[in-house]
Amino acid sequence: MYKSNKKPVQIGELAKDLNITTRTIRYYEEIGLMGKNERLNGATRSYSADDVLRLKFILKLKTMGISLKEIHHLSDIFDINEKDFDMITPRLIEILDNHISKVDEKMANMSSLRNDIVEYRFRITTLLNSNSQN
Amino acid sequence: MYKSNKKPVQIGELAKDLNITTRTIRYYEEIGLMGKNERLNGATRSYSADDVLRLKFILKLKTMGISLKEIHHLSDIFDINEKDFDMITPRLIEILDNHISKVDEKMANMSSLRNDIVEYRFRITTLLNSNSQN
DNA sequence: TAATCTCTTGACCTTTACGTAAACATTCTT
DNA sequence: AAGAATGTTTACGTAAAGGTCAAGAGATTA
Repeated sequence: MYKSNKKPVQIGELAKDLNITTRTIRYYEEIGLMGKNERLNGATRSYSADDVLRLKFILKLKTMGISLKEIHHLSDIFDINEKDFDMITPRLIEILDNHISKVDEKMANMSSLRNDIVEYRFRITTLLNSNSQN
Repeated sequence: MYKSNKKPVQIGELAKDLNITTRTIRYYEEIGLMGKNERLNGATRSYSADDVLRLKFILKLKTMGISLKEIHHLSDIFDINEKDFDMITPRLIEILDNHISKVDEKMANMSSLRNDIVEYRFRITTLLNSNSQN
């Protein structure tokens, strides 16, 4: 495995590429989602290709509705390049499965909620009609 | 129409009856959802049967997933006893319909989210298997 | 009479995922 | 050299729906 030949990028460019704000990236670092990365002359953040992958992965999980807190539980996973893939993936699958269940549950709730509203709506219109016939 | 013969209740009892906290009731008053009600010797809140109905109605809407802010837009509706029923109900129905659409939309989103996760999960397991065969 | 209960208002705390501003350093462009 | 752009840290603000004290007052009960 060789070091990626892609040039490291700074925070502004990275943010623009991924269509997020710099604040978001710094925030992820703040809460420990992004590992400590390099700094140019000890100040300016510089992101390697791996760092970018990591961030993209976080965003991917986010679009799937997984909270930052949950993603945090996966912090081990982010060291993908340094750890054994077989050790990491099962944990991720477990979390995804868990999340699928949650989504299912939410959907069931919404469905029954919908019924409630429709029923309530129906009762009201009925009442309204019987009222206007007085 | 005659005044209800039910005795007014105080906040603690009302909260217990409706299985909410007194803080919740005061909060609803705070944000203007509950109209100003009577006070015993100018201090202790006293809730008439109408007040109770109003509060129950708020809670009903809440269980249907309507936010307090939305309920607030309905504040007119709460003066049900003093206004024309025919004037009020259509507005409520409109809001309910609106809410049904929102719920439908959310459900559609969740469904596609679910697909995304399942697909992602699948890709990972596939990767994992091909990996362990090396 | 003293303890206990329920009430009052006011004000700060919580969670999530950042937005926004201040004040300053460094680098790029004119 | 001067100004613009980008970077830095620190830290407060936001929305929703209350939770949780604190400190005090009136009423009930042993």
